[in-house]
Amino acid sequence: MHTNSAVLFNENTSFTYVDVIVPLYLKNTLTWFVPSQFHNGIAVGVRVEVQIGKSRRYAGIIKKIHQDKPANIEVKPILNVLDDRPILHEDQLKLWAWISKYYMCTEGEVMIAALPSHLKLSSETVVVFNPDHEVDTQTLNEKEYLVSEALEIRSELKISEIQKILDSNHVYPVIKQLIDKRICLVFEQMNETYKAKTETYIHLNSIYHNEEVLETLVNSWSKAPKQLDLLLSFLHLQRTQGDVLKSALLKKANASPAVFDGLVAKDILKVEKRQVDRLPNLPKEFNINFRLSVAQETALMQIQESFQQFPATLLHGVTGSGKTMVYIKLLEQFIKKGVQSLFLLPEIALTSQIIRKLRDHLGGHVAIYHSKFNMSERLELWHKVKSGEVKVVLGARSALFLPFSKLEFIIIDEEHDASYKQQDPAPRYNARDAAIFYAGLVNAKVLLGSATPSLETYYNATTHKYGLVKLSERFGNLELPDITTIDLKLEALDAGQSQIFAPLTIDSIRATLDKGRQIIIFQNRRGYSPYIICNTCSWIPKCTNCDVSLNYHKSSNKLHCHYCGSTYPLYKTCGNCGNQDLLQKNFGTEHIEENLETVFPEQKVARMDTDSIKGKHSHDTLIKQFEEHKIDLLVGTQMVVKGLDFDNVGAVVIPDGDSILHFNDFRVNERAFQLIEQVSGRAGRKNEHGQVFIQLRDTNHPLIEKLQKHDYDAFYNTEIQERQMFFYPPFSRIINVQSRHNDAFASKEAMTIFCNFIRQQYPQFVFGPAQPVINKVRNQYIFECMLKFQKNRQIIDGIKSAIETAVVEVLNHPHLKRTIFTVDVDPL
DNA sequence: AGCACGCCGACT
DNA sequence: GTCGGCGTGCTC
Repeated sequence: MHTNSAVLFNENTSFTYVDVIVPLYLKNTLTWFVPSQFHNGIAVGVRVEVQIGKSRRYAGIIKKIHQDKPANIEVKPILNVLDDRPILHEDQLKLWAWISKYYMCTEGEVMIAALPSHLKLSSETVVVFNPDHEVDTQTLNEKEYLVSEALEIRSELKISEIQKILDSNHVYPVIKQLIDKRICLVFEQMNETYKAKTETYIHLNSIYHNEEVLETLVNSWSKAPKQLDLLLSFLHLQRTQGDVLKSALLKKANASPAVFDGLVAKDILKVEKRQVDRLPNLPKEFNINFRLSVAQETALMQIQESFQQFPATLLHGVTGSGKTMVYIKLLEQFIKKGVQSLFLLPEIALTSQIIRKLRDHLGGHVAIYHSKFNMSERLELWHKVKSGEVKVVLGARSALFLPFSKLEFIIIDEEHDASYKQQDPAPRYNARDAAIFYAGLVNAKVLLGSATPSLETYYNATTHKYGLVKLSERFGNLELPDITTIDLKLEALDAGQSQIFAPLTIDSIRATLDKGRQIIIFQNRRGYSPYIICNTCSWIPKCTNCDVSLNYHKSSNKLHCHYCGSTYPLYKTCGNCGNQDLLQKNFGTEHIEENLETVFPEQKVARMDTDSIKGKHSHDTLIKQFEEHKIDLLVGTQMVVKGLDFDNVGAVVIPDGDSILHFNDFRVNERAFQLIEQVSGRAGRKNEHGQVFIQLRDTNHPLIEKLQKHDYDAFYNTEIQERQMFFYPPFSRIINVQSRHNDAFASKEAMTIFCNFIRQQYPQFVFGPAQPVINKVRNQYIFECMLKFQKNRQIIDGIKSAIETAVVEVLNHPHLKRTIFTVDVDPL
């Protein structure tokens, strides 16, 4: 009787199970049981080693600890506990869960994006040569022979290496044969990839610490003069600097490692390996050596008041208003309070100027985190953030996932920037929106900053969901730049020298250069991306399905829609006024650079776009050269806009304004206004106020007037009205659904079935497919539809579950089984 | 993402 | 009749 009840007790209550997130695409979290020896070691947020499938092992994160045995499956045990304390906080896991739900991906996919890869261990199958077995080459086929040959030489191979040897992904059958023939063995190896960085320090053997003994040694030195030289340089270094680094010594003495090894072999010098930080350890001091202007001071106070009232506050500050200075003051306050802050930037690799400013003023309190960092550096920062040592993290979107212990302040600079949204691999999350959610979770304050806020943020601010603080005055009372249009319908392009600039533009450039000022030429296209415009009435041919401008393709001599792929014959006459004066616009940054070099041969011209910026530092170098006025004319794409403040730019030239005003994007005006306003802001800083020259034909475009007045509110108001006219319910959500399939017809059919299914359930909210898109990407045809609806949590949840059902519905058709759906949620 | 299983065509 | 190519589905 006792035995029975003991068994029952054990089976019912003493088994502990853990739900573990593994870095895989899994719809449901899987459960493992915890053997008794690990009971004390587990906690939510601790990594455990688990087996998944036949042999593969992963480091997963414990999400939940419970006693519920999963029904109908045999539960495997966890193999190991990898951490003695959680590597992240439960709030982080809540953020992961929210992201996976809101952006419709799995938590495993969030984990892949969130953890530095050194924390995401997985096993790799390693094939080892069996030395006890004679290879009988007779019994092997060609592939088996190749592998066994390689094994005999290398004795150990990874699966990926075998794939390379055989030039095929199908290597398992071969390995299986080799195992059967007892030529090799396999095992799973967990790869711990992080290695602490060490530096080698050198000490003198302690017996020579006695001066006399040392003197005797040096004086009685007979052979090996190089070793003596090295020893003497060592003694000198030690006396002047204290601890001596091996690398420093060898460099200073210009000696080879062999000479050094000789001294070590004689036991004169001793080697010590010391662990060091990869991250620079700057002194933790402030250097607030500036004073805020009255306007900035007021803004700062308003922000602090707003923080009492709102979870998030928008700082709408014109370019050059010195938002960064306000940020620094706020960060200083939070650092002094002893809490952590996060400073998000769209593409941090491109914004070394802000990094420099923060480092200058806040010193070692600031750490930087972005994708160009290597994984070891990221892991070290991870731990420093968790321990609370680092107070401010300046980072790109992935910095949001760092394990902050007491985060109270998040700055999202340039909040309108599209690169906050991760596009390609899931999770397709917007770091701005996720950060606002996360701030709510941990009770942190959010400051959104922009000169050209996104419409949805501005809407939230004007409807008092967020606080709103304006900084509408440039620092030092500078005026905003004058925007001058140069009407290309009146000003013929300079036919002799330049196909790109009108003589008037060239004169303006020359005048600016003569004043010793630099110039930025902004063209939003690399290479060649032409479109067509009527020289008389500035009509631009657009796709009837998609309402985006058509691109001329020389190869087919037709007009192509880059959205839906449909083609149109080349127009001979204008579809609006009937004139035959249609112009092909045809230049990108390269062309402009070349052209400027001929027009201004004495000036230094440089180009900044993704083609000309290759390495990690070439961008920095270019900016430095420009700052030091080694470059007079800088031609660039959007890249020149991002986070750059130059003091000596007299003018900005936009040679092809029409291409911006008629963007290939359905949110045409929003992007156009933002771009032109942002790029205009680069003109005129410390010096007299700047000039902007826009060459264009469509001079009556309604945005121009608003841009000239820098009137964001006017732009915003008309944009809202327009959206209502086009049935975009203002401030709703869009869900973008892509179907892809190797077969264009199947992809299209899948999308049609999908859309019909959604329409049945949500006829009132869904206006789709709004943009029938067919793209051919890597042999896969993609169709897209956009679901737009009023923002409302219940509706969003309902639509998402309808989407899931619709996807299942589509995949039930045998010929559509191989359709891949991707879903993407965004504010509109 | 791996890895197994199972269906179908090519070949002893 | 078997081998192996590849598509399909599951992983606690």
